[in-house]
Amino acid sequence: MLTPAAQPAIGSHAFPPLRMRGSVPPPASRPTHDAHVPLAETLRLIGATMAYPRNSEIFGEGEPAEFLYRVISGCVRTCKILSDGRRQVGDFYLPGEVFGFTGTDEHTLSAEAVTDVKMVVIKRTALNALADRDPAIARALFALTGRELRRVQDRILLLIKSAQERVAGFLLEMADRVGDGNHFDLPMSRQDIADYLGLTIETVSRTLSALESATTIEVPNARRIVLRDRSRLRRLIG
Amino acid sequence: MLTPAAQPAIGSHAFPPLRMRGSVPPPASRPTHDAHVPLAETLRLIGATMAYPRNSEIFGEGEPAEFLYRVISGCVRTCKILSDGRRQVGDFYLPGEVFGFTGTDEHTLSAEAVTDVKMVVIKRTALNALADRDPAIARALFALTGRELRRVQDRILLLIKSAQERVAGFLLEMADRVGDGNHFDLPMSRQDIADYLGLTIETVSRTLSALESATTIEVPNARRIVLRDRSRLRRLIG
DNA sequence: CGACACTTTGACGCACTTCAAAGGGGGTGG
DNA sequence: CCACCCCCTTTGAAGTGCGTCAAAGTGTCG
Repeated sequence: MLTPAAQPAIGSHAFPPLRMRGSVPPPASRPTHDAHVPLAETLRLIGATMAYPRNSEIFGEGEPAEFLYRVISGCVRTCKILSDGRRQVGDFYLPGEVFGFTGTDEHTLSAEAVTDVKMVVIKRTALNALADRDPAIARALFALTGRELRRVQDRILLLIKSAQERVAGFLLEMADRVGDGNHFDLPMSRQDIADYLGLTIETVSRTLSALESATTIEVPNARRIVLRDRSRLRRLIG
Repeated sequence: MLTPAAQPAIGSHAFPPLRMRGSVPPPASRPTHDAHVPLAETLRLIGATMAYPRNSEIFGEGEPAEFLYRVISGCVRTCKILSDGRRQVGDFYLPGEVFGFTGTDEHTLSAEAVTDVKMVVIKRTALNALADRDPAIARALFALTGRELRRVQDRILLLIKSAQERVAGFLLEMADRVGDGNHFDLPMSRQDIADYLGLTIETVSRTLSALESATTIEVPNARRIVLRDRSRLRRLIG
């Protein structure tokens, strides 16, 4: 277990009230071993396991992209922050998912731990070297980048979707990714969801309440979601 | 020169009033040669030059992704259409740019000619074969996919941007891509721009008018844009 | 010159944001 | 173990930016 590091926010940003995050402690190195890694078995073999406390920064926008990360436990968000404090969450990464892809050798988004997180970390140079010798690795990397591309392209559709469509789509997506049947716990806060969907926290909350009133979902507590009518939800996503 | 093919819209879709497009004539095969292709000289050597008339479909969503395309002249848009007729333009592609990348072996967007278009078309299988033998080709392909990924990730920021920020950003982007100094002609219609930015055609038009009133730009005619104050525009993009 | 498609402009309405305050829920200290 | 506190979430009320509906203006091609 990890202790959440509640430290003062970085001084160089002027965030609006609700937006302060934890600072950026150097991640605790933990070269241990892990089990049951499906495809990227390679990662496990040549990568190191690291732990990041909740709200710590994993990498920053503009930093050199040295590593690829595979989430073992917890949840990571990537995001961009505009000069006036507006934040856009790029994506969430859950156990089994790989992130750190970027078009160039610099990160175009920052990454932060939404919860305490354990990950396998691997040097991109090492992976690229492997990829040059093994076309299977190269293809796997290419495929992962492709998946990333598809996901972002689908998210562009949010631009023409209503708040209800965005939230309904988000719930169905999370159900697929973390869902155990028709109920699951959201690892991220309402603010994270809002910044992911391009809405305000109030609109997300109100939309969830409306879905609950319509008996489409249940929200027994802030983090828990129960899907009562998946097909109705599916009809809502446009 | 090509004659725009004005044919009845495909029957299987029920588009709202403004949305009818041309049909899908088989592209006129034209295995000619072309000049001055910078990096992907390879494309020119093993690819065929093809011409597509304005508003023709180049490929459809869900079709197998057989080819990669390099624009020689004209403009292409990729897009998705929701069941209720809403349209999201994924991106525009201008001379020199390559498109047709997809995470899987199926296109996740359709592609249409915004204007009459000439392109070099190359089979992905051929390119993949080359990439297996030549790591430089493989790297180039990977880099292009990466650029695509970055572009889409940047576009996600539109979710938290105002109409003015979206339009200002669009103008600056187009100036970089097709601009000859501070003036350029937009190859696409207001509807295309609106669907690209997630706005309505009226909002795009009104925003351009407002920018013109503020002497930030000039719009001598519907397609022509003159940037009078680039730095003010840059301050508007958030 | 007239028809047509696209663009611009105006008036109005609504979905979402903003501002404000009340409600949990979990952790800490007494 | 309870009480308090803090943070997050929910709910309410009012404001507004953008969408919708409608009509006039503009350019193009026959």
